[in-house]
Amino acid sequence: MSRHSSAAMQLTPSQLLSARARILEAAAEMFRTHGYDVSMDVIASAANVSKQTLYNQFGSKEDLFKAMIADRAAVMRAPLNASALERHPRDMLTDIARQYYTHACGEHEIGYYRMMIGASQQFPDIGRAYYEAGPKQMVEALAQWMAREERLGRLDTGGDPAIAAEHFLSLVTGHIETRGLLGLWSEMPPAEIERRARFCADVFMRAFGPHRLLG
Amino acid sequence: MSRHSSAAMQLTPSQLLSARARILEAAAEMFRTHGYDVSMDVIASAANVSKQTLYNQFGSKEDLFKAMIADRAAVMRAPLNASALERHPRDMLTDIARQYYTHACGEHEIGYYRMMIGASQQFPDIGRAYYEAGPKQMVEALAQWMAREERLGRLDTGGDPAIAAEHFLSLVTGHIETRGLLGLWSEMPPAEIERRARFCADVFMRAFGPHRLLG
DNA sequence: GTTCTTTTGGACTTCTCAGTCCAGCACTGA
DNA sequence: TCAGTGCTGGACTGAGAAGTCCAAAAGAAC
Repeated sequence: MSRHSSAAMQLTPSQLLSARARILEAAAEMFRTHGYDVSMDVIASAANVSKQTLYNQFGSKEDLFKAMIADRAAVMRAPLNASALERHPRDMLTDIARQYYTHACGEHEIGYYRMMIGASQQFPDIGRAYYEAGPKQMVEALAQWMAREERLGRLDTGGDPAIAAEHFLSLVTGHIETRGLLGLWSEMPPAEIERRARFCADVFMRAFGPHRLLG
Repeated sequence: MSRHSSAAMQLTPSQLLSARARILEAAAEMFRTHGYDVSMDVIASAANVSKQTLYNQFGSKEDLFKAMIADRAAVMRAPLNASALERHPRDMLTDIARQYYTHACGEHEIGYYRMMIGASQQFPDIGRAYYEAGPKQMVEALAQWMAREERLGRLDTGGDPAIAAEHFLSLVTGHIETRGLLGLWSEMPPAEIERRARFCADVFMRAFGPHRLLG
């Protein structure tokens, strides 16, 4: 960000973004697609930057990797925006599932997740950080919403919204993730997204809706 | 298992198992815990075997890795044994979940899964092979059972047992797997296993049991 | 224009690791 | 007793990658 935005003309062949930003971007892409094993030379050339610059900005490969993780942490904040909280649970849940299928389980996100899994073997603290910034927050936000719906009598989780939230997300993500992580990802057509999203919301509502039959 | 049970005395320092078997075992262990990046020297010494022997038995690291996968494929056959097919769906499902929590999501199995995910980036065909030998078979077996139960009027999957099976397994495995894959695995106490297993079966039965209210 | 900082490219060092080579040893079978 | 086979250990090669060094160029600051 050390760029004066005025000088929009006559850019050197080099950069629109600061060197640091370009490095982070390139690093994210390279790590995502090749895993932690990409060489620093490859990252440097993908960022259009000399290797030395790369080492000036980030002291080592490990540091670069961690900086990249930190940089991306903001991206995956829980997508449970307050604006939508007032809708009927079934619609809300359908929408969450839909959003997930549309964005969070795309090739990119699955790629990052895959990379995190690999990296967490080498850097155990990264696994925890990712979990806490991603899945955990998502579950907690959802559980909070469910607790509120339960108080309003529109859901009945049996007093354990946390586990219900956890399982709803599993329901949505499970199978897709399994395939994605093993490299078998394939685009879902919109109709299939819709079908699955509705399916998940239906299953959940039958199990946790307000009119439960069996106890 | 190529053991001559008679010669129990005065074994050379070397072996109880054939060299090949010991190598496969050690390789599985090393790959599981360190990922594909373990050096061949480490594997050799873990197997108590010289590096040359290792190269005599398996031509290259890649070959050794693939042989190890093939060797382990038999281990993870679907645990849906026919003997139990006649029980009530709820008991059957509870048991499947229980078994899963007890065995399939232990440290070892998760470790292998993690390794497969890493390896499938490097060897794409391995991801597919694992998927087809493991998760896919499991889903198919379960779906078949569900279809039968549906004909018997003891389940109502709305005519799509495949997606129901898929989702039941997601329900069971989802959250545990997420944590395990990121290195946050921790032993579940028996009471927790029981609680979760029952929870999964209950949720499923409420959604797909024979007495559905909403549809 | 002059000076200070950063970037560049590329050569260089060091290390690790896959895979090879080889001389000697251990066991097998006749 | 002796050849044959396979295992051993340890040295070796070659490649690739992390990280360093440096002289020259390019910007930025004044």
